[in-house]
Amino acid sequence: MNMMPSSTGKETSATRECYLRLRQLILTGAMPPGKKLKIEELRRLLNTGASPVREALSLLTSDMLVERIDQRGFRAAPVSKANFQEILMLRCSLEDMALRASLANADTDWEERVVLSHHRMSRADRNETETFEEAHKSFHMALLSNADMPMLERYCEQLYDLNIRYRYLAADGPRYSERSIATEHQEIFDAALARQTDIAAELLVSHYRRTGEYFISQMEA
Amino acid sequence: MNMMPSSTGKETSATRECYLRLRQLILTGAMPPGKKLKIEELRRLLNTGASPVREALSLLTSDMLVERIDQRGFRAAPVSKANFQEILMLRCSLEDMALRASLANADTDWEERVVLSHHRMSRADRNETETFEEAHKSFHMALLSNADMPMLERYCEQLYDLNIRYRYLAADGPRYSERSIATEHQEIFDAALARQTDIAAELLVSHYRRTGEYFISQMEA
DNA sequence: TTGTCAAATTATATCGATATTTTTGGAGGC
DNA sequence: GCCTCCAAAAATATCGATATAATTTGACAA
Repeated sequence: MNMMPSSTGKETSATRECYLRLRQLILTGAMPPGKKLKIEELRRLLNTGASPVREALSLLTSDMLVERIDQRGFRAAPVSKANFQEILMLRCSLEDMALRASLANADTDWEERVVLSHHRMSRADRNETETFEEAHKSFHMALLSNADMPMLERYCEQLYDLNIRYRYLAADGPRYSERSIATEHQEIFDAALARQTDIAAELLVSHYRRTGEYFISQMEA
Repeated sequence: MNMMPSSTGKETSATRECYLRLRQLILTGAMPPGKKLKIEELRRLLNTGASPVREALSLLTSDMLVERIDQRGFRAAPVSKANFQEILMLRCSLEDMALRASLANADTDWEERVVLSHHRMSRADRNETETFEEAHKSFHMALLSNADMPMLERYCEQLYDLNIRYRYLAADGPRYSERSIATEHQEIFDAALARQTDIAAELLVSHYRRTGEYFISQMEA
């Protein structure tokens, strides 16, 4: 019962706006790990007041993208090999769990969401990084979207974002193997639609592990 | 694991103060599920300005204790049987994981933390609810404290709190079976100190499940 | 040179006031 | 009676300014 995206543009709160923009800045590495996030600076950059900035930063701490140090402001969360490994590990466990639950509830709506997002991902231009990553995320989240466990899905999304951040940060290193990522996605997709729970879960987890191992080896260099 | 109550009193920011007090109010049920949390009201109650209240509420949304509805304020997170079951399920999975990791790293420091917290819990007066719950939480967290996975530990703590909230909410119902909770803790404790990973994990999880089942049956009535 | 301390500077946390938005409570039409 | 719509009231979101705490700077002594 809400209007269509009218020309006005001002439909969302300043806080939300800030939140989304800041988040993007951190995820993509425009705000590098450890960087001090000064209110005044961000206020200018985002063209808004101090309150929305402050609140957005508070929200980002929950996403573990920002660290708050009492009385001494905010900074972009640091990165480390250990942190990456923890993310990878948690992601594997939680997505495995979520995928299984999602498949257990599989229905037509879910199936169509998955088909659609998979199609969009395969159509997306690999070089339009942000657009592609958006589609990629949508596909993975669609797979889990039927688990009927809001908290679990939220954790998975959080972890997905944290992981993608590492991907952006490493992006200037040697182009990460084009490998057969498209193939891997296709296989997961097929197994999921065929309701082959164990196979799908196994493929998904090893998809993550393989990408992860690669990054870890990169980080050692 | 925070500072001792030094004599000065004014050692922490207003925001943090608010955060802790509000959190307690919600956990203990003083702010019942779904209750609208009006800034002005809280401002008076906590005797502070609107900004700290607002920021504290933002932080609490990350803990899933508060829901934020854009442009229409905050409310205490609702409760439901499904939500409780999800918490229980996640708790079992994640604490199992954390306990195993913690035991794998077991060392003297950790062992002493566990011994100490177990002792304090057994000494704590069962009728001083808040004090006891504090000690109880410390014991459980001490068990996991050596996993060397900050994010996992954070999730576990969050889930612990969400769970305890249900306990407070049900507290006016029939006193929940004194059962052999002390015994169960003792068994977990013994297994953990003996580094019997599988046994400890199994005991821990079934400890949670048993308490959980009880509540779920309560909720049906 | 090096270390220390205190003013000067910068940045954060917080307050009080205002602009917007949502909710409420009727008054009038169907 | 019941819905619709508008004005009044209430609450939220946001701004601008200030108090307070952290950091830097530089003068001075060891």
